[in-house]
Amino acid sequence: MAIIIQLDVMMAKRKIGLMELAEKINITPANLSILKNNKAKAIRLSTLDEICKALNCQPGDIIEYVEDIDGKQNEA
Amino acid sequence: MAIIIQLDVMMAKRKIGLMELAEKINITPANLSILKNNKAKAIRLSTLDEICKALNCQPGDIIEYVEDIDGKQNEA
DNA sequence: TAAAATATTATCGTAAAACGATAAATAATT
DNA sequence: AATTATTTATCGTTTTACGATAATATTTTA
Repeated sequence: MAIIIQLDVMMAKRKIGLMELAEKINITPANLSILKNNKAKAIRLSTLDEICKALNCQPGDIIEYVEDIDGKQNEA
Repeated sequence: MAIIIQLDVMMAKRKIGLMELAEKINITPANLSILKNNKAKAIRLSTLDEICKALNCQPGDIIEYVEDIDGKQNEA
């Protein structure tokens, strides 16, 4: 099991691209890409706040605790 | 609206105390208290992983985007 | 298929924050 | 009252976000 951050789905639902969302929440596209593709190891609540606001969704829509498909895992 | 981390409810459901959970996820009670009472400004996915594992729950059960009751908010 | 737009990856530097260790204070139990 | 559980605070170290930037890759469009 592992925690994953996935913006893909919600972004698709809201029909919003990386550039547009990045500008909206005031973060560089480069850094947003990291969050989008599950490369982040932590997240600030302020950033999560901006994302949830912009995508009009809940943290649970973005962060999930799932069975790790690949070798991905963030255990202690 | 603001992001809040609330462990209270899930801990109550699981009938687990702060000391026990702290030991289980290998974090000091002092630091866990911070997470428990919405004092944290960020969280590591590894820590969230441990919590979800120990409480057998989803991040969404713990982290929520809610209407800020008090003056609490983590905007940009 | 060439150009343009979009997205990913990487590096460097700075600032923010987690988290441990620890101690002290407060609250809850017994 | 005594014990246990929880909260709060401070200090130091380490981790990581995130900006800035550039280069690369991918996708879209003319």
